[in-house]
Amino acid sequence: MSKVVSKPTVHDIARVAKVSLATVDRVLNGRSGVREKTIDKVNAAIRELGYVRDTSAANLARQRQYSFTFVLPEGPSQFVDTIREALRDAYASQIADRVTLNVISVPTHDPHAIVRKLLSLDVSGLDGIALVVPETPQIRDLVARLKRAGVAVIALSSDLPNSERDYFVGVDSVAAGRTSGLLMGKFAPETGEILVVTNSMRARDSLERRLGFDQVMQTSFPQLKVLPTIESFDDPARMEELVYGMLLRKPRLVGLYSMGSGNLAVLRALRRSARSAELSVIVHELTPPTRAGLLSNEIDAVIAQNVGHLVRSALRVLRNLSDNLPIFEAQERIRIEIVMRENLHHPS
Amino acid sequence: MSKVVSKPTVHDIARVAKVSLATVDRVLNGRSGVREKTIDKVNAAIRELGYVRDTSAANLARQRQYSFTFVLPEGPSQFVDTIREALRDAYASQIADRVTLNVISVPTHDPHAIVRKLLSLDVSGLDGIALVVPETPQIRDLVARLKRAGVAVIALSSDLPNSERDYFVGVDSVAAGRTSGLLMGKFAPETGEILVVTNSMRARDSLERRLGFDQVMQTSFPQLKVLPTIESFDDPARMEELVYGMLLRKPRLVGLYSMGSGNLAVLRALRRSARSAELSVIVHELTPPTRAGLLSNEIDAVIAQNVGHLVRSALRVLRNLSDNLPIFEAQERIRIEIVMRENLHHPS
DNA sequence: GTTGATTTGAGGTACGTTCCTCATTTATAC
DNA sequence: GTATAAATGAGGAACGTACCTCAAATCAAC
Repeated sequence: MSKVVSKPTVHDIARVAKVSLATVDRVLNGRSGVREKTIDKVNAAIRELGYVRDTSAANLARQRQYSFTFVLPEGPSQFVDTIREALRDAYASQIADRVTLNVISVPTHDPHAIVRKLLSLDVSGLDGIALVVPETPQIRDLVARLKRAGVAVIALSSDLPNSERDYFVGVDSVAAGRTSGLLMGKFAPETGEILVVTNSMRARDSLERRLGFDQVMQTSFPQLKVLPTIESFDDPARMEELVYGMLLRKPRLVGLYSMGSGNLAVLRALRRSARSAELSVIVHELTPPTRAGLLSNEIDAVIAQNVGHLVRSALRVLRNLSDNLPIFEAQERIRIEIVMRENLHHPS
Repeated sequence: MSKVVSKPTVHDIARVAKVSLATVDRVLNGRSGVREKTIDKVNAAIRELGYVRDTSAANLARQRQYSFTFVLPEGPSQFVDTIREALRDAYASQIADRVTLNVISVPTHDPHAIVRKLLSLDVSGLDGIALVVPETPQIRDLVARLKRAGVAVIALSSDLPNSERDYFVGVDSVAAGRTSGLLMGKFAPETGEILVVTNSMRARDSLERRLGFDQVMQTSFPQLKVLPTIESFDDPARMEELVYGMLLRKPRLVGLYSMGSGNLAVLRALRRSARSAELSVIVHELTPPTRAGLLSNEIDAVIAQNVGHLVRSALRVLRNLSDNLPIFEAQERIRIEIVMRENLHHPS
């Protein structure tokens, strides 16, 4: 085998461009005090050699440390637990190299408390923040304040479209709702009624999912009658009774679409009614209960997002924003996953 | 903000464990000549400090260069093109840092030619090889020979289960077939016939997909009659005529399952027959034609694998095998993706 | 052509790790 | 207790890049 030609280094650039190492460095790192002509010479050498910066060495020398904060809703939530786990995983791999993470919990339904807690945050050394919070005027103000302090701000999972956030990492909820609609239309018989439930329509997610769902149902499956959304207001007992009641009172039901969390209660109602077999059931988020529901054939499909991808994407975006680097949008688009019994990946 | 406590380094370990840097290094890199007691002392210090090796610095110092070869089928193939593209993408990111890639093409259907080409390969500097080839006795011999030469060997996308390959990176074809079956059963009406086509049943993939498909159809949807597989033997014109003929002669068809490539011809036959609307169509691999088929509603679902994930996984596995490191199986399991019109991600 | 500003060069140190060498200490066997 | 082997220490060079200082060269304007 021919001798392995090692990758060109800054020294090679200097030699080929007939300039000093210092000048190469100035060009490479965009420092001032170099003539246009010289910059061109260096760039020509870079192209000629096919030089690519060794990021390992650069990071080592730069001693760049990123400080990011993730703001997650407090209280027990499978989704948040999964995010935490994915953060730990990312930490273990090289994706979170040189970042110090700070995860804080905030009360979900009290925007003032959220803002109070976040205002107490010391922002001086902070490079970026990822927010999983509902959009309110207070939050919008907070985002503006963070931006003024020079902090990169991204909305994670749930967008803050009217704020000054730099980026949104998450799935398109309307498209997710459309996907559910398409599946429901194909799964359910030609005619009948569809029950739609969520814990709260105040959540942007649920609103948008319903919007997408309705778009597809109206245009592609008009014979199916989609009932008004039932809300549990985050009360599992209430959810169970509401769903159970509908299952008793509506004999023409052929489908059930659960847009929010609280699927344990939904499943319980379904089981009590013994109508599971005749209904097409579609829910969101892959969690232990929904996973079990798939395996027991009580749930036909779960619409999920890949949380590992979500978190890795958030870290990449925050890093690039902190360094004023461009974001590779195609890589950061989070897929809408359709999970059914047979493509459910069992945890090792 | 309190002063950022910098991460512990090997020097800190030496200090805490009261040993020299050299000993820490010996323990860290598994070199011999250290007493059990001393190893324990060092490991205790590592745990106490929460030390994690700085991979950037380690890679830099190690100057480890990986040399991998990917063996892909030659000839125009959307799937192979996608792999090539994914390899380029991986190269651009840090995942392929310090690896020199060599991609070679081999004639798909001539095992002897494959082996001849691979035998001419200089194996001396090679760390690993990823094979996308059908399993034959010649290939099995080749794998054994490569293993003897100390090369890490993985099967990519299509397994070589009876060879000595170190690992298989790809989806479980039986599970993919089961997923297709489940979707077909839910999409199609209660009774009718299902047409199954492929380019070649000699390919392990098609065999396994059919197996999984039948499993689900027989147990869960026995009222649907699945017809014997039709083979085109890689001839698009033949494929089109065969499918078109079946569409004319079989009025009770309610579904079409295409297990192999050559979906352009399948779609053409479907269009000519004008029976597209009454059939549930499920195909494999997301390619320009299948993508177009989804958008035009001629295809109901595409079963796909994430090729980017596939390639990144292959690189990680090859790297770990070369270094005798364990493989994090959960991360390397390739998902079976269900893609429909509404969760199709449009290229930016 | 001199002045003053701008551009370039030379050389060094640092990042955290790996991987040497050689000297010294400690344990083991008789 | 001595001979020998095994374990440990001390120190340094290297990987490729970033970033610093200070001197030297080049340029522009008059």
